[in-house]
Amino acid sequence: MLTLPFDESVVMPETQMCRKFSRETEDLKHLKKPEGFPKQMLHQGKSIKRSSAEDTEKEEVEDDHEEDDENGLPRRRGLRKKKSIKMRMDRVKFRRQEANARERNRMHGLNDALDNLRKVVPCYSKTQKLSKIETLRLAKNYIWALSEILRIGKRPDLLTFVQNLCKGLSQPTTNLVAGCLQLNARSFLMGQAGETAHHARSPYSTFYPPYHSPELSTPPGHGTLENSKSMKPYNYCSAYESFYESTSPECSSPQFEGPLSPPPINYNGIFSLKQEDALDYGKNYNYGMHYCAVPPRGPLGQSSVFRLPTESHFPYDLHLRSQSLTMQDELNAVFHN
DNA sequence: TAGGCCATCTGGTCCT
DNA sequence: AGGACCAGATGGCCTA
Repeated sequence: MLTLPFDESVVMPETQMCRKFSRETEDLKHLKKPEGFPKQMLHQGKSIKRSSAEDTEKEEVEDDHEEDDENGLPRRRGLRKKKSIKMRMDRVKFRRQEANARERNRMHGLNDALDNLRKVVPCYSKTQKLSKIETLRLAKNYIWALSEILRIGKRPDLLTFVQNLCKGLSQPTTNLVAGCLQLNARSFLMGQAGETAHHARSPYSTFYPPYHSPELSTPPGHGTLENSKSMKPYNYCSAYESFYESTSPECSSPQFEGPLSPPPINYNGIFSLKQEDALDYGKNYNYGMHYCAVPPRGPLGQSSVFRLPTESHFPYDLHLRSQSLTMQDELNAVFHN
């Protein structure tokens, strides 16, 4: 979750840089040239190396009265030097502030890119963002899973696909992904028993990047996340290996060696190609979902490759509110038995 | 309260 | 010289 910018006045009370501005271009605009820098140093309580400017200052101050003019009177070099020293230090501070602003800007750019990445991985929620690391892991899994599909030229089932996506992800993220991809409990349980009821559905909706189209969102429905205690663990890797005939990048990595204790998966049982907002697990496990049909729109990322056929926008169960409630009842029955 | 996540500051390094 | 990039440090916020 990206936190909102907070008031920077605590850090730099007298500068124009303020975290109220969401982008550093604003900060940079408000940076003033050294003329009137605040006395307060930027380094808040940190032990820092003394700058070269400070070194120079000491040397030059010691040097103030070494030379006299032709009349034997001390020159007024001291004042001039002190002034130039002050200007130099102001300059240093200014450049530090500029560098800070650039760094913030850079990090914001990085975060923007990460946000864009969040939107194209198969799990997206405005209210509950994936963490940075989880976003990268999911993206990596997603790319790898898609690559495997291309390489093998074979349709994996939805269950396997979701399992692959969730490799190495934390349990909350796994829950989120599973919820977004609507791997419902029944399919999950059947999958464990070796059945493939989910094959009756086309799995390919999950292969399409879940483009987000707020303006086309259909009315939200409801879903419920069950407590993870009610779910059984599932061995991702064994299922993965059996399908892909190759080693999972996660399973083969040292990080995943050793006894696997895959996270129990919660499923909300409601399908969504894209979940806009509403995954608010922390509050009350009831959330609305926006189903986003995604017609071709805009040049970015809307290539025909990923365009869903009009008649197959929702190859899986698409449950609107009333339907989801029914589905939810079924799921509750499954979970609570 | 501990731990996770995050934004920001900072100094160092490399490159242009 | 100045900017980009990086990693460490720090403190705030949130949640279990």
